[in-house]
Amino acid sequence: MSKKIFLSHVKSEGLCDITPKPITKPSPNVTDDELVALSVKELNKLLKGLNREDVQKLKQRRRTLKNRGYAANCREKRISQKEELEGEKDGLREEVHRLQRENDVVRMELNSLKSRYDALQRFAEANKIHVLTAQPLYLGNHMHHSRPHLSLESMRTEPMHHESVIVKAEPHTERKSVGHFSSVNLVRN
Amino acid sequence: MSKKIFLSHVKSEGLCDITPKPITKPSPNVTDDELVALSVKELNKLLKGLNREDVQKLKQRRRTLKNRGYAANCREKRISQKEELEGEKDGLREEVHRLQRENDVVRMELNSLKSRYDALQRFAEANKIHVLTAQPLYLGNHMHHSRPHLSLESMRTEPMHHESVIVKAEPHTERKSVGHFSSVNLVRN
DNA sequence: GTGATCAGTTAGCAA
DNA sequence: TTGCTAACTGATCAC
Repeated sequence: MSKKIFLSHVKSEGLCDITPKPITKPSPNVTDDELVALSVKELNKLLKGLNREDVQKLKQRRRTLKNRGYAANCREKRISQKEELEGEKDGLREEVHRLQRENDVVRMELNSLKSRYDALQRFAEANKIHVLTAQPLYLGNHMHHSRPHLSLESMRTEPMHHESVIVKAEPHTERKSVGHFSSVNLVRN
Repeated sequence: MSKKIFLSHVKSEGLCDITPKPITKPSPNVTDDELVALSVKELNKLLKGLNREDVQKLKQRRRTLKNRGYAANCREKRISQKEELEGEKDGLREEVHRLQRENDVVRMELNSLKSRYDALQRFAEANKIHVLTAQPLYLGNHMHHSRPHLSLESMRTEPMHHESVIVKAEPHTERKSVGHFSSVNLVRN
């Protein structure tokens, strides 16, 4: 990460020419990489016989190099956080699609079963067999496949526990092909 | 945004003392705010009778001030983008919850209707009324409310178009409370 | 002292 | 030239 990036400004270091060895030697010969890697103990050892000015210079250089690394860290962290956010967004988007598909499937099953149930009921009615349910059949129209994304009135009103169905026959009519049924009460579960 | 922030480093401008008026006067007396606000025309007018050095100095100062603003822009944009991402994430999270609730509702409706349908069928069977469907009833168990978030086998196998129900009665048995039905064929849609 | 972050500066790309 | 952005720097804060 922090490899050869150093040629931007040459402010106080004072080496502007192509001379690889400046007149004011960088007191102890350490590269940037070495300097940042030093522990405090090692640094102090290196700083042993130096005048205060050079000590401060070297310490400041070390601090600057460290800061350079911190800044790089900071930027890297920033972009990884952004990527993480985007990843979470993608995951949620997938979840939404999955749920929409699942919803479509269940809705289609419901419609299909409802059709058959209605047909049965019409048959029963045609033959004067009364099918009584504890509550009226669902009011919702489940035929639409265009999902209204913001319809928040998702019928949270029914307790949804009517597992009982009462099937009862009329005493009799003259309708052909209709027989006699005694009252029957089917309770499931 | 860029108001009094300027007292950090005093590098090349050369005014380190408390003297409000430095010896080297800032050729034309313009504040930073004025300088950045100037149009190119106005700038050139201001630059009329100046030596090349001062012209370059002033132009550079203007460029630097502009860059300061650009940098501020850049940061602001960065954080607003991050906030936008988070907002989108929240929206998707809400959508997921909405769909989960919707899913639960439809599933409960399906279970309820299924119970009634089964009850009807058992009643029919008990009375020797044959209810024939083009395809067997749905195999899936829709009782679970613990949503398996990764169940990708959402039964995409059935064509889901069997709207027809055939209800047919047996000729007769000795079963009590069972009458005679002629063959009936109910086809919906 | 160490690490992180902010605001400002510079270089360099792109329109 | 203008605007933007990556990298660097010094200042500052928290631990």
